Amino acid sequence: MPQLPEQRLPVELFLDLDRGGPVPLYYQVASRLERAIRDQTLPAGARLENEVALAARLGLSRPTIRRAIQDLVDQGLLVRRRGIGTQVVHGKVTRNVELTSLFEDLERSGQKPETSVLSIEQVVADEHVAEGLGVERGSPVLHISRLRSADGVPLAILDNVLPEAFVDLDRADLERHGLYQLLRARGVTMRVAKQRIGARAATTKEAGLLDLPRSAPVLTMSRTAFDNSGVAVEFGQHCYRPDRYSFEVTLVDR
Amino acid sequence: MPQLPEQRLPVELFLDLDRGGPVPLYYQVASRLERAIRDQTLPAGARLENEVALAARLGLSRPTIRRAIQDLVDQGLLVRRRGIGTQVVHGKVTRNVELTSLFEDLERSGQKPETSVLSIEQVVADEHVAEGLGVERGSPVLHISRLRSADGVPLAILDNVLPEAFVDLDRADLERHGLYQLLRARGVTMRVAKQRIGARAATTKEAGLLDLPRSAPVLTMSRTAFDNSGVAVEFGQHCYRPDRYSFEVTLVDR
DNA sequence: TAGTGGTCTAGACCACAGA
DNA sequence: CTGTGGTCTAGACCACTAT
Repeated sequence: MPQLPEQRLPVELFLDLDRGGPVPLYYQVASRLERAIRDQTLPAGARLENEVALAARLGLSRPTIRRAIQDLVDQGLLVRRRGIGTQVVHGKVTRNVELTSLFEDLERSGQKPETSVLSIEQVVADEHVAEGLGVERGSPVLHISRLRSADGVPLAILDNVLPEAFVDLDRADLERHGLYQLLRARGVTMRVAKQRIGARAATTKEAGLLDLPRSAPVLTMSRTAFDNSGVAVEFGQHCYRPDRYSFEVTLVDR
Repeated sequence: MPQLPEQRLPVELFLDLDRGGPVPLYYQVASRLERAIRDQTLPAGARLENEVALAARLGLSRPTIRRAIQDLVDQGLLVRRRGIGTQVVHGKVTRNVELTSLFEDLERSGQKPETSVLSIEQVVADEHVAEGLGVERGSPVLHISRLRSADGVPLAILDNVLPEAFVDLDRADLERHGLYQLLRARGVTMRVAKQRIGARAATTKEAGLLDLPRSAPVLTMSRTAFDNSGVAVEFGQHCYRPDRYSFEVTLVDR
Protein backbone atom coordinates (compact mmCIF):
# COMPACT_ATOMS: atom_id res chain seq x y z
CA MET A 1 0.00 0.00 0.00
CA PRO A 2 1.86 3.05 -1.24
CA GLN A 3 1.82 6.15 0.91
CA LEU A 4 0.15 8.20 -1.82
CA PRO A 5 -2.51 10.75 -0.85
CA GLU A 6 -5.01 8.17 0.33
CA GLN A 7 -7.11 5.31 -0.82
CA ARG A 8 -10.77 6.03 -1.21
CA LEU A 9 -13.75 3.80 -1.39
CA PRO A 10 -16.45 5.54 -3.37
CA VAL A 11 -19.61 5.00 -1.38
CA GLU A 12 -22.01 2.22 -1.99
CA LEU A 13 -24.29 4.74 -3.63
CA PHE A 14 -23.86 3.24 -7.01
CA LEU A 15 -26.89 1.24 -6.11
CA ASP A 16 -29.30 3.08 -8.33
CA LEU A 17 -27.81 1.47 -11.41
CA ASP A 18 -30.47 0.63 -13.96
CA ARG A 19 -29.42 -2.68 -15.38
CA GLY A 20 -32.22 -3.31 -17.82
CA GLY A 21 -32.58 0.21 -19.11
CA PRO A 22 -31.32 1.80 -22.30
CA VAL A 23 -28.47 3.68 -20.61
CA PRO A 24 -25.20 1.71 -20.80
CA LEU A 25 -23.82 0.57 -17.47
CA TYR A 26 -20.38 2.01 -18.16
CA TYR A 27 -22.04 5.36 -18.77
CA GLN A 28 -23.99 5.23 -15.53
CA VAL A 29 -20.84 4.38 -13.60
CA ALA A 30 -18.83 7.10 -15.36
CA SER A 31 -21.52 9.68 -14.61
CA ARG A 32 -21.53 8.84 -10.92
CA LEU A 33 -17.76 8.95 -10.74
CA GLU A 34 -17.73 12.25 -12.59
CA ARG A 35 -20.26 13.71 -10.20
CA ALA A 36 -18.17 12.56 -7.24
CA ILE A 37 -15.12 14.29 -8.72
CA ARG A 38 -16.94 17.53 -9.44
CA ASP A 39 -18.46 17.31 -5.93
CA GLN A 40 -15.02 16.98 -4.45
CA THR A 41 -16.32 13.79 -2.87
CA LEU A 42 -13.27 12.49 -4.65
CA PRO A 43 -10.86 15.40 -4.14
CA ALA A 44 -7.88 16.19 -6.35
CA GLY A 45 -5.17 13.60 -5.90
CA ALA A 46 -7.46 10.99 -4.35
CA ARG A 47 -6.77 7.42 -5.33
CA LEU A 48 -9.58 5.36 -6.72
CA GLU A 49 -10.27 1.83 -5.66
CA ASN A 50 -8.66 -0.60 -8.07
CA GLU A 51 -10.60 -1.84 -11.05
CA VAL A 52 -11.06 -5.42 -9.99
CA ALA A 53 -12.29 -4.60 -6.52
CA LEU A 54 -14.62 -1.92 -7.80
CA ALA A 55 -16.03 -4.29 -10.39
CA ALA A 56 -16.66 -6.95 -7.77
CA ARG A 57 -18.26 -4.53 -5.35
CA LEU A 58 -20.61 -3.16 -8.00
CA GLY A 59 -21.37 -6.59 -9.38
CA LEU A 60 -20.08 -5.63 -12.82
CA SER A 61 -17.39 -7.08 -15.02
CA ARG A 62 -13.97 -5.54 -15.13
CA PRO A 63 -14.18 -4.39 -18.77
CA THR A 64 -17.33 -2.44 -17.95
CA ILE A 65 -15.66 -0.63 -15.05
CA ARG A 66 -12.57 -0.11 -17.14
CA ARG A 67 -14.56 1.53 -19.89
CA ALA A 68 -16.17 3.90 -17.38
CA ILE A 69 -12.82 4.89 -15.94
CA GLN A 70 -11.24 5.26 -19.37
CA ASP A 71 -13.96 7.71 -20.39
CA LEU A 72 -13.04 9.93 -17.47
CA VAL A 73 -9.35 9.61 -18.29
CA ASP A 74 -10.15 10.77 -21.82
CA GLN A 75 -11.94 13.76 -20.36
CA GLY A 76 -8.86 14.69 -18.39
CA LEU A 77 -10.42 14.03 -14.99
CA LEU A 78 -8.43 10.94 -14.01
CA VAL A 79 -4.90 9.71 -14.52
CA ARG A 80 -3.76 6.11 -14.43
CA ARG A 81 -0.38 4.56 -13.76
CA ARG A 82 0.36 0.89 -14.00
CA GLY A 83 1.42 -0.56 -10.72
CA ILE A 84 0.18 2.52 -8.87
CA GLY A 85 -3.48 3.12 -9.43
CA THR A 86 -5.94 5.70 -10.61
CA GLN A 87 -5.97 9.23 -9.25
CA VAL A 88 -8.00 12.39 -9.64
CA VAL A 89 -6.15 15.08 -11.60
CA HIS A 90 -5.25 18.25 -9.74
CA GLY A 91 -6.46 21.55 -11.05
CA LYS A 92 -9.84 22.93 -11.83
CA VAL A 93 -12.22 20.60 -13.57
CA THR A 94 -13.32 22.19 -16.79
CA ARG A 95 -16.22 20.99 -18.82
CA ASN A 96 -15.04 19.69 -22.16
CA VAL A 97 -15.87 21.41 -25.40
CA GLU A 98 -18.04 18.85 -27.06
CA LEU A 99 -19.10 18.88 -30.65
CA THR A 100 -21.53 21.72 -30.09
CA SER A 101 -22.37 24.96 -31.74
CA LEU A 102 -21.80 28.42 -30.36
CA PHE A 103 -25.54 28.77 -29.96
CA GLU A 104 -25.72 25.80 -27.61
CA ASP A 105 -22.59 26.84 -25.74
CA LEU A 106 -24.24 30.16 -24.98
CA GLU A 107 -27.57 28.64 -24.01
CA ARG A 108 -25.86 26.19 -21.70
CA SER A 109 -23.96 28.95 -19.94
CA GLY A 110 -27.19 30.79 -19.29
CA GLN A 111 -26.81 33.54 -21.87
CA LYS A 112 -29.43 34.47 -24.43
CA PRO A 113 -28.08 33.90 -27.93
CA GLU A 114 -29.58 36.08 -30.67
CA THR A 115 -28.98 35.74 -34.38
CA SER A 116 -29.43 38.17 -37.19
CA VAL A 117 -29.08 36.82 -40.71
CA LEU A 118 -26.89 39.19 -42.70
CA SER A 119 -27.34 37.31 -45.93
CA ILE A 120 -28.53 33.97 -47.18
CA GLU A 121 -28.20 32.94 -50.79
CA GLN A 122 -27.64 30.01 -53.04
CA VAL A 123 -24.35 30.25 -54.88
CA VAL A 124 -21.96 27.93 -56.69
CA ALA A 125 -18.93 26.52 -54.93
CA ASP A 126 -15.67 28.23 -55.73
CA GLU A 127 -12.27 26.61 -55.29
CA HIS A 128 -12.07 27.37 -51.59
CA VAL A 129 -15.55 26.14 -50.74
CA ALA A 130 -15.22 23.08 -52.92
CA GLU A 131 -12.12 22.02 -51.04
CA GLY A 132 -13.49 22.77 -47.59
CA LEU A 133 -16.81 21.07 -48.20
CA GLY A 134 -15.52 18.25 -50.37
CA VAL A 135 -17.89 18.93 -53.27
CA GLU A 136 -17.29 19.61 -56.96
CA ARG A 137 -16.40 23.14 -57.94
CA GLY A 138 -19.51 24.75 -59.36
CA SER A 139 -21.92 22.71 -57.21
CA PRO A 140 -24.88 24.64 -55.85
CA VAL A 141 -24.40 25.44 -52.18
CA LEU A 142 -26.04 27.65 -49.60
CA HIS A 143 -24.08 30.55 -48.21
CA ILE A 144 -25.24 31.96 -44.89
CA SER A 145 -23.81 34.93 -43.06
CA ARG A 146 -25.00 35.62 -39.54
CA LEU A 147 -24.24 37.96 -36.68
CA ARG A 148 -24.48 36.20 -33.35
CA SER A 149 -25.01 38.22 -30.17
CA ALA A 150 -25.42 37.30 -26.55
CA ASP A 151 -27.32 39.41 -24.06
CA GLY A 152 -27.40 42.18 -26.63
CA VAL A 153 -23.66 42.32 -27.26
CA PRO A 154 -22.35 41.30 -30.70
CA LEU A 155 -20.12 38.29 -30.30
CA ALA A 156 -19.27 36.68 -33.59
CA ILE A 157 -19.75 36.75 -37.34
CA LEU A 158 -20.57 33.32 -38.66
CA ASP A 159 -20.09 32.52 -42.33
CA ASN A 160 -21.24 29.07 -43.32
CA VAL A 161 -21.57 27.07 -46.48
CA LEU A 162 -23.81 24.03 -46.70
CA PRO A 163 -24.17 21.45 -49.47
CA GLU A 164 -27.04 21.27 -51.93
CA ALA A 165 -29.28 19.20 -49.66
CA PHE A 166 -29.83 22.20 -47.41
CA VAL A 167 -30.39 25.03 -49.87
CA ASP A 168 -33.98 25.35 -48.68
CA LEU A 169 -32.98 26.40 -45.17
CA ASP A 170 -35.13 29.27 -44.04
CA ARG A 171 -34.07 32.71 -42.85
CA ALA A 172 -36.71 32.74 -40.13
CA ASP A 173 -35.56 29.37 -38.78
CA LEU A 174 -31.98 30.61 -38.66
CA GLU A 175 -33.00 33.66 -36.65
CA ARG A 176 -34.70 31.46 -34.09
CA HIS A 177 -32.44 28.42 -33.80
CA GLY A 178 -28.79 27.40 -33.98
CA LEU A 179 -27.59 25.89 -37.24
CA TYR A 180 -26.79 22.58 -35.58
CA GLN A 181 -30.26 22.42 -34.07
CA LEU A 182 -31.78 22.84 -37.53
CA LEU A 183 -29.53 20.17 -39.01
CA ARG A 184 -30.36 17.76 -36.21
CA ALA A 185 -34.05 18.39 -36.81
CA ARG A 186 -33.45 17.11 -40.35
CA GLY A 187 -31.91 13.93 -39.05
CA VAL A 188 -28.30 14.96 -39.48
CA THR A 189 -25.98 13.99 -36.64
CA MET A 190 -22.57 15.62 -36.45
CA ARG A 191 -19.80 13.19 -35.68
CA VAL A 192 -16.47 14.78 -36.52
CA ALA A 193 -15.31 18.38 -36.83
CA LYS A 194 -11.90 19.61 -37.94
CA GLN A 195 -11.15 23.12 -36.81
CA ARG A 196 -8.35 25.62 -37.26
CA ILE A 197 -8.11 28.44 -34.76
CA GLY A 198 -6.17 31.61 -35.46
CA ALA A 199 -6.22 35.38 -35.19
CA ARG A 200 -6.06 38.40 -37.47
CA ALA A 201 -7.12 42.03 -37.69
CA ALA A 202 -10.81 42.69 -38.26
CA THR A 203 -11.86 44.05 -41.61
CA THR A 204 -13.65 47.38 -41.56
CA LYS A 205 -16.97 45.65 -42.06
CA GLU A 206 -16.33 43.15 -39.28
CA ALA A 207 -15.21 45.86 -36.90
CA GLY A 208 -18.44 47.71 -37.57
CA LEU A 209 -20.63 44.67 -36.98
CA LEU A 210 -18.79 43.57 -33.87
CA ASP A 211 -18.61 47.09 -32.47
CA LEU A 212 -14.81 47.07 -32.38
CA PRO A 213 -12.20 49.69 -33.33
CA ARG A 214 -10.75 49.55 -36.84
CA SER A 215 -8.26 46.70 -37.29
CA ALA A 216 -8.91 45.35 -33.82
CA PRO A 217 -7.82 41.73 -33.24
CA VAL A 218 -10.38 39.00 -33.85
CA LEU A 219 -10.22 35.32 -33.01
CA THR A 220 -10.94 33.17 -36.05
CA MET A 221 -12.06 29.60 -36.48
CA SER A 222 -12.63 27.67 -39.66
CA ARG A 223 -14.32 24.35 -39.43
CA THR A 224 -15.52 21.47 -41.53
CA ALA A 225 -18.05 19.19 -39.87
CA PHE A 226 -18.95 15.68 -40.97
CA ASP A 227 -22.08 13.65 -40.24
CA ASN A 228 -22.22 10.03 -39.19
CA SER A 229 -21.83 8.85 -42.77
CA GLY A 230 -18.55 10.70 -43.06
CA VAL A 231 -19.82 13.34 -45.50
CA ALA A 232 -19.11 17.05 -44.97
CA VAL A 233 -22.28 18.88 -44.03
CA GLU A 234 -20.95 22.25 -43.01
CA PHE A 235 -18.00 24.48 -43.77
CA GLY A 236 -17.64 27.62 -41.74
CA GLN A 237 -15.45 30.67 -41.29
CA HIS A 238 -16.14 32.40 -38.02
CA CYS A 239 -14.65 35.40 -36.31
CA TYR A 240 -15.14 36.23 -32.65
CA ARG A 241 -14.69 39.22 -30.40
CA PRO A 242 -11.69 38.08 -28.38
CA ASP A 243 -12.75 39.96 -25.27
CA ARG A 244 -15.95 37.95 -25.19
CA TYR A 245 -15.01 34.51 -26.42
CA SER A 246 -12.18 31.98 -26.35
CA PHE A 247 -11.74 28.28 -26.93
CA GLU A 248 -11.07 25.73 -24.26
CA VAL A 249 -9.35 22.51 -25.23
CA THR A 250 -8.28 19.53 -23.16
CA LEU A 251 -5.60 17.28 -24.57
CA VAL A 252 -5.00 13.78 -23.25
CA ASP A 253 -2.14 11.44 -24.02
CA ARG A 254 -3.38 8.00 -25.09
CA MET B 1 -25.95 -5.51 -48.71
CA PRO B 2 -26.57 -1.78 -48.83
CA GLN B 3 -25.70 0.09 -51.99
CA LEU B 4 -23.29 2.36 -50.16
CA PRO B 5 -20.01 3.32 -51.86
CA GLU B 6 -18.57 -0.17 -51.82
CA GLN B 7 -17.38 -2.85 -49.51
CA ARG B 8 -13.67 -3.22 -49.23
CA LEU B 9 -11.55 -6.05 -48.04
CA PRO B 10 -8.30 -4.65 -46.69
CA VAL B 11 -5.61 -6.87 -48.15
CA GLU B 12 -4.16 -9.81 -46.35
CA LEU B 13 -1.10 -7.74 -45.65
CA PHE B 14 -1.77 -7.62 -41.98
CA LEU B 15 0.37 -10.68 -41.84
CA ASP B 16 3.41 -9.03 -40.35
CA LEU B 17 1.71 -8.77 -36.98
CA ASP B 18 4.11 -9.39 -34.14
CA ARG B 19 2.15 -11.38 -31.62
CA GLY B 20 4.76 -11.89 -28.95
CA GLY B 21 6.32 -8.45 -29.09
CA PRO B 22 5.85 -5.47 -26.83
CA VAL B 23 3.65 -3.56 -29.29
CA PRO B 24 -0.05 -4.16 -28.57
CA LEU B 25 -1.96 -5.97 -31.29
CA TYR B 26 -4.70 -3.35 -31.43
CA TYR B 27 -2.02 -0.74 -32.02
CA GLN B 28 -0.44 -2.71 -34.83
CA VAL B 29 -3.81 -3.17 -36.49
CA ALA B 30 -4.72 0.49 -36.05
CA SER B 31 -1.41 1.59 -37.55
CA ARG B 32 -1.91 -0.54 -40.64
CA LEU B 33 -5.45 0.69 -41.09
CA GLU B 34 -4.31 4.27 -40.64
CA ARG B 35 -1.60 3.82 -43.23
CA ALA B 36 -4.15 2.37 -45.65
CA ILE B 37 -6.38 5.40 -45.15
CA ARG B 38 -3.59 7.92 -45.60
CA ASP B 39 -2.45 5.91 -48.68
CA GLN B 40 -5.91 6.15 -50.11
CA THR B 41 -5.79 2.37 -50.27
CA LEU B 42 -8.97 2.89 -48.33
CA PRO B 43 -10.35 6.00 -50.07
CA ALA B 44 -12.79 8.48 -48.53
CA GLY B 45 -16.21 6.90 -48.12
CA ALA B 46 -14.96 3.33 -48.42
CA ARG B 47 -16.69 0.80 -46.22
CA LEU B 48 -14.60 -1.35 -43.95
CA GLU B 49 -15.13 -5.04 -43.55
CA ASN B 50 -17.28 -5.72 -40.50
CA GLU B 51 -15.65 -6.28 -37.15
CA VAL B 52 -16.42 -9.95 -36.73
CA ALA B 53 -15.22 -10.94 -40.17
CA LEU B 54 -12.09 -8.88 -39.85
CA ALA B 55 -11.32 -10.39 -36.47
CA ALA B 56 -11.77 -13.89 -37.84
CA ARG B 57 -9.63 -13.24 -40.89
CA LEU B 58 -6.79 -11.79 -38.83
CA GLY B 59 -7.06 -14.47 -36.18
CA LEU B 60 -7.76 -11.92 -33.46
CA SER B 61 -10.61 -11.49 -31.05
CA ARG B 62 -13.36 -9.02 -31.74
CA PRO B 63 -12.54 -6.70 -28.81
CA THR B 64 -9.01 -6.31 -30.12
CA ILE B 65 -10.20 -5.33 -33.58
CA ARG B 66 -12.81 -3.08 -32.04
CA ARG B 67 -10.23 -1.24 -30.01
CA ALA B 68 -8.11 -0.68 -33.13
CA ILE B 69 -11.08 0.72 -35.04
CA GLN B 70 -12.22 2.85 -32.12
CA ASP B 71 -8.81 4.49 -31.94
CA LEU B 72 -9.17 5.60 -35.55
CA VAL B 73 -12.70 6.81 -34.89
CA ASP B 74 -11.34 8.90 -32.03
CA GLN B 75 -8.80 10.40 -34.42
CA GLY B 76 -11.57 11.42 -36.77
CA LEU B 77 -10.51 9.06 -39.56
CA LEU B 78 -13.43 6.64 -39.42
CA VAL B 79 -17.15 6.88 -38.72
CA ARG B 80 -19.36 4.08 -37.48
CA ARG B 81 -23.09 3.55 -37.74
CA ARG B 82 -24.94 0.71 -36.17
CA GLY B 83 -26.61 -1.50 -38.71
CA ILE B 84 -24.59 0.10 -41.50
CA GLY B 85 -20.90 -0.33 -41.01
CA THR B 86 -17.68 1.59 -40.74
CA GLN B 87 -16.62 4.14 -43.32
CA VAL B 88 -13.67 6.38 -44.03
CA VAL B 89 -14.44 10.05 -43.37
CA HIS B 90 -14.41 12.37 -46.37
CA GLY B 91 -12.15 15.36 -46.32
CA LYS B 92 -8.46 15.81 -45.90
CA VAL B 93 -6.83 13.67 -43.25
CA THR B 94 -5.08 15.93 -40.82
CA ARG B 95 -2.60 14.76 -38.30
CA ASN B 96 -3.93 15.28 -34.80
CA VAL B 97 -2.44 17.75 -32.39
CA GLU B 98 -1.05 15.47 -29.76
CA LEU B 99 0.20 16.50 -26.39
CA THR B 100 3.34 18.01 -27.86
CA SER B 101 5.26 21.22 -27.49
CA LEU B 102 5.70 23.89 -30.10
CA PHE B 103 9.34 22.85 -30.37
CA GLU B 104 8.44 19.34 -31.41
CA ASP B 105 5.67 20.52 -33.71
CA LEU B 106 8.20 22.60 -35.58
CA GLU B 107 10.81 19.88 -35.71
CA ARG B 108 8.27 17.40 -37.03
CA SER B 109 7.23 19.75 -39.80
CA GLY B 110 10.82 20.10 -40.92
CA GLN B 111 11.48 23.57 -39.58
CA LYS B 112 14.43 24.52 -37.40
CA PRO B 113 13.21 25.78 -34.03
CA GLU B 114 15.49 28.22 -32.23
CA THR B 115 15.07 29.51 -28.72
CA SER B 116 16.46 32.54 -26.98
CA VAL B 117 15.91 32.79 -23.27
CA LEU B 118 14.71 36.31 -22.45
CA SER B 119 14.77 35.73 -18.73
CA ILE B 120 14.94 32.92 -16.23
CA GLU B 121 14.54 33.50 -12.52
CA GLN B 122 13.26 31.93 -9.37
CA VAL B 123 10.32 33.86 -7.97
CA VAL B 124 7.46 33.26 -5.58
CA ALA B 125 4.03 32.31 -6.85
CA ASP B 126 1.53 35.14 -6.95
CA GLU B 127 -2.24 34.64 -6.95
CA HIS B 128 -2.44 33.97 -10.66
CA VAL B 129 0.42 31.49 -10.79
CA ALA B 130 -0.71 29.73 -7.63
CA GLU B 131 -4.09 29.08 -9.16
CA GLY B 132 -2.79 28.02 -12.55
CA LEU B 133 -0.14 25.72 -11.15
CA GLY B 134 -2.09 24.47 -8.16
CA VAL B 135 0.54 25.40 -5.59
CA GLU B 136 0.44 27.57 -2.47
CA ARG B 137 0.76 31.30 -2.94
CA GLY B 138 4.31 32.26 -2.05
CA SER B 139 5.81 28.93 -3.11
CA PRO B 140 9.13 29.16 -4.93
CA VAL B 141 8.68 28.63 -8.65
CA LEU B 142 10.76 29.08 -11.77
CA HIS B 143 9.72 31.70 -14.27
CA ILE B 144 11.03 31.33 -17.79
CA SER B 145 10.48 33.68 -20.69
CA ARG B 146 11.59 32.60 -24.13
CA LEU B 147 11.44 33.80 -27.71
CA ARG B 148 10.89 30.94 -30.11
CA SER B 149 11.82 31.36 -33.77
CA ALA B 150 11.67 29.05 -36.76
CA ASP B 151 13.95 29.37 -39.74
CA GLY B 152 15.09 32.70 -38.39
CA VAL B 153 11.63 34.25 -38.08
CA PRO B 154 10.28 35.07 -34.60
CA LEU B 155 7.19 32.99 -33.98
CA ALA B 156 6.11 33.10 -30.37
CA ILE B 157 6.82 34.41 -26.92
CA LEU B 158 6.62 31.65 -24.35
CA ASP B 159 6.15 32.49 -20.70
CA ASN B 160 6.23 29.48 -18.40
CA VAL B 161 6.13 28.82 -14.71
CA LEU B 162 7.32 25.54 -13.22
CA PRO B 163 7.06 24.22 -9.68
CA GLU B 164 9.88 24.08 -7.18
CA ALA B 165 11.19 20.71 -8.36
CA PHE B 166 12.49 22.31 -11.53
CA VAL B 167 14.09 25.53 -10.28
CA ASP B 168 17.49 24.23 -11.29
CA LEU B 169 16.66 24.15 -14.99
CA ASP B 170 19.50 25.57 -16.98
CA ARG B 171 19.51 28.45 -19.45
CA ALA B 172 21.84 26.63 -21.80
CA ASP B 173 19.59 23.55 -21.86
CA LEU B 174 16.60 25.70 -22.64
CA GLU B 175 18.37 27.28 -25.58
CA ARG B 176 19.13 23.87 -27.02
CA HIS B 177 16.02 21.82 -26.29
CA GLY B 178 12.28 22.14 -25.95
CA LEU B 179 10.87 22.42 -22.44
CA TYR B 180 8.96 19.18 -22.78
CA GLN B 181 12.09 17.38 -23.90
CA LEU B 182 13.89 18.57 -20.78
CA LEU B 183 11.03 17.49 -18.54
CA ARG B 184 10.87 14.09 -20.16
CA ALA B 185 14.58 13.70 -19.62
CA ARG B 186 13.86 14.11 -15.92
CA GLY B 187 11.33 11.31 -16.00
CA VAL B 188 8.25 13.50 -16.21
CA THR B 189 5.57 12.33 -18.62
CA MET B 190 2.83 14.75 -19.61
CA ARG B 191 -0.60 13.22 -19.57
CA VAL B 192 -3.20 15.97 -19.59
CA ALA B 193 -3.14 19.59 -20.74
CA LYS B 194 -5.92 22.14 -20.39
CA GLN B 195 -5.62 25.01 -22.81
CA ARG B 196 -7.46 28.23 -23.51
CA ILE B 197 -6.97 29.82 -26.90
CA GLY B 198 -7.77 33.46 -27.55
CA ALA B 199 -6.56 36.62 -29.21
CA ARG B 200 -5.62 40.18 -28.25
CA ALA B 201 -3.48 43.10 -29.32
CA ALA B 202 0.28 42.75 -28.84
CA THR B 203 1.92 44.85 -26.18
CA THR B 204 4.67 47.16 -27.37
CA LYS B 205 7.30 44.81 -26.06
CA GLU B 206 5.72 41.77 -27.71
CA ALA B 207 5.36 43.60 -31.01
CA GLY B 208 9.04 44.45 -30.91
CA LEU B 209 10.13 40.90 -30.18
CA LEU B 210 7.83 39.35 -32.76
CA ASP B 211 8.67 41.94 -35.38
CA LEU B 212 5.06 43.08 -35.67
CA PRO B 213 3.48 46.54 -35.93
CA ARG B 214 2.28 48.20 -32.74
CA SER B 215 -0.94 46.66 -31.38
CA ALA B 216 -0.98 43.98 -34.06
CA PRO B 217 -3.17 40.95 -33.30
CA VAL B 218 -1.56 37.99 -31.56
CA LEU B 219 -2.93 34.53 -30.95
CA THR B 220 -2.73 33.56 -27.30
CA MET B 221 -2.75 30.26 -25.49
CA SER B 222 -2.61 29.60 -21.79
CA ARG B 223 -2.06 26.08 -20.65
CA THR B 224 -1.68 23.97 -17.54
CA ALA B 225 -0.10 20.58 -18.08
CA PHE B 226 -0.27 17.64 -15.67
CA ASP B 227 2.00 14.63 -15.40
CA ASN B 228 0.95 11.03 -14.98
CA SER B 229 0.44 11.46 -11.26
CA GLY B 230 -2.07 14.24 -11.89
CA VAL B 231 0.11 17.04 -10.55
CA ALA B 232 0.57 20.28 -12.48
CA VAL B 233 4.08 20.54 -13.87
CA GLU B 234 3.82 23.53 -16.16
CA PHE B 235 1.76 26.68 -16.44
CA GLY B 236 2.26 28.77 -19.54
CA GLN B 237 1.12 31.94 -21.23
CA HIS B 238 2.10 32.01 -24.86
CA CYS B 239 1.51 34.43 -27.67
CA TYR B 240 2.01 33.65 -31.33
CA ARG B 241 2.37 35.55 -34.57
CA PRO B 242 -0.96 34.73 -36.18
CA ASP B 243 0.42 34.86 -39.70
CA ARG B 244 2.82 32.09 -38.84
CA TYR B 245 0.93 29.86 -36.46
CA SER B 246 -2.53 28.50 -35.75
CA PHE B 247 -4.07 25.61 -33.84
CA GLU B 248 -5.66 22.59 -35.40
CA VAL B 249 -8.23 20.68 -33.38
CA THR B 250 -10.31 17.64 -34.24
CA LEU B 251 -13.48 17.05 -32.26
CA VAL B 252 -15.22 13.69 -32.20
CA ASP B 253 -18.60 12.85 -30.79
CA ARG B 254 -18.41 9.89 -28.41
C1' DT C 1 6.54 -10.19 -3.05
C1' DA C 2 2.00 -8.14 -3.62
C1' DG C 3 -0.80 -4.94 -5.95
C1' DT C 4 -1.85 -2.29 -9.85
C1' DG C 5 -3.29 -1.27 -14.61
C1' DG C 6 -2.56 -3.11 -19.73
C1' DT C 7 -3.76 -6.56 -22.94
C1' DC C 8 -6.32 -10.38 -24.90
C1' DT C 9 -9.66 -14.09 -25.51
C1' DA C 10 -14.24 -16.40 -26.75
C1' DG C 11 -18.12 -16.24 -26.33
C1' DA C 12 -23.27 -13.81 -25.59
C1' DC C 13 -27.32 -10.86 -26.31
C1' DC C 14 -29.20 -6.56 -27.93
C1' DA C 15 -30.58 -2.34 -30.96
C1' DC C 16 -30.79 -0.50 -35.20
C1' DA C 17 -30.80 -0.17 -40.46
C1' DG C 18 -31.80 -2.03 -44.72
C1' DA C 19 -34.10 -5.08 -48.28
C1' DC D 1 -35.35 -11.15 -42.44
C1' DT D 2 -30.10 -10.49 -42.27
C1' DG D 3 -26.15 -7.80 -41.19
C1' DT D 4 -24.12 -4.34 -38.63
C1' DG D 5 -22.13 -2.11 -34.54
C1' DG D 6 -23.06 -1.54 -29.16
C1' DT D 7 -22.82 -3.69 -24.82
C1' DC D 8 -21.50 -7.09 -21.37
C1' DT D 9 -19.47 -11.13 -19.18
C1' DA D 10 -15.79 -14.11 -16.85
C1' DG D 11 -12.07 -15.38 -17.07
C1' DA D 12 -6.50 -15.21 -18.32
C1' DC D 13 -1.67 -13.65 -18.51
C1' DC D 14 1.58 -9.92 -18.51
C1' DA D 15 4.38 -5.52 -17.22
C1' DC D 16 5.26 -2.31 -14.12
C1' DT D 17 5.72 -0.20 -9.21
C1' DA D 18 6.38 -0.36 -4.66
C1' DT D 19 7.97 -2.58 -0.25
